[in-house]
Amino acid sequence: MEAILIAGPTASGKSAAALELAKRCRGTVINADSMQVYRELHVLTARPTSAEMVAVPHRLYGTVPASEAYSVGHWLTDAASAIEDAKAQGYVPILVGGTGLYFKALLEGLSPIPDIPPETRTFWREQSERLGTDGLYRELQSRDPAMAARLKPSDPQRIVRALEVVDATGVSLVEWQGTAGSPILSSDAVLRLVVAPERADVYAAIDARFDSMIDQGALDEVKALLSLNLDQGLPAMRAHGVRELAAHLAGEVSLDDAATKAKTETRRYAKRQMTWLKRFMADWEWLPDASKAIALATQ
RNA sequence: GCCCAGGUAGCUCAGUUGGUAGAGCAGCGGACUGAAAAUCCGCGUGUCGGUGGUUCGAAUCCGCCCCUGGGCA
Repeated sequence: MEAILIAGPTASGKSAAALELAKRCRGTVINADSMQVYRELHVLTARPTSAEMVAVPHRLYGTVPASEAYSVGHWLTDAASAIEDAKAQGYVPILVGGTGLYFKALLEGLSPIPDIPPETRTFWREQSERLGTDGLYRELQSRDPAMAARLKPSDPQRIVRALEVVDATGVSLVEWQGTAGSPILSSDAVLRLVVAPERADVYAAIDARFDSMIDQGALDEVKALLSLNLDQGLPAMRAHGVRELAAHLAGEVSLDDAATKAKTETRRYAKRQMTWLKRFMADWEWLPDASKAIALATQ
């Protein structure tokens, strides 16, 4: 087996399972979560502890500064080399995380779209502010009607992406996406596991985990992050709990209200993850809890 | 005990001059190719506190009762 992939909603216990597995079968745990890559976010993203990172080799955790906008593309490149390294050293790559898109890219590849110059990206993000979503969509309709037809006029994020791509490459995103990318791993060569407890259990785990994050210093973490004065639009600034705890630190809401809001946001996210799992990971091995993953992978 | 203000969807509340009720949030379902912990789409029957009455027709008007705030005693 070339690798083990473990997906699942947040707070399902998949990280612990990965750690345990890595111990038993000489594995390297490789992060497949879009937020755990950020250095400044440790507590809020439930990243493995330093003790855990020492006990077993871990890759791609806390390696990117919050000031940077990481992406699937970056991750795919980083993951590919982490997998190579692990194999070269005789370790089994164990990829764990909650970002479905990352797993999809890993197994199906990403269309080979050139990097878009930062100025172009910034320009269209500013245009988005200036023109509003409707205006932006009209812009896309005139520059790339084919792509516009595929998008909802109300989806600013994808419209911006479509615009920056035609603008920078002169070619429609429709065409780019029509070219398949090359997978990093083949589905037949890996063990694919989905840890999917009952929804009520996931929700309860999310609530309990957020409370313990507060005990572990989540507020200080947010304080430190805020002191960097980063752009609010940066991905790291959107990690669950950041906005809510920042509002509390600013004296706008009570800690209780902030916590309730953060928990709600996280539960909504878990729900979206479950939709993704059902849609794209239907043929993976579904397990009701993390301990089953260990049994299955070590047999 | 008296006076006032309220009791409408899980929560916060709208409901014009009486025509059997609707928003936001939550929740549920869905989409998903370089910001994906993102971004976006769809779904609203609930003894309108209870009960009697007026009316062709009551969340809406009247009586009584119950509950919750606030005030006066």
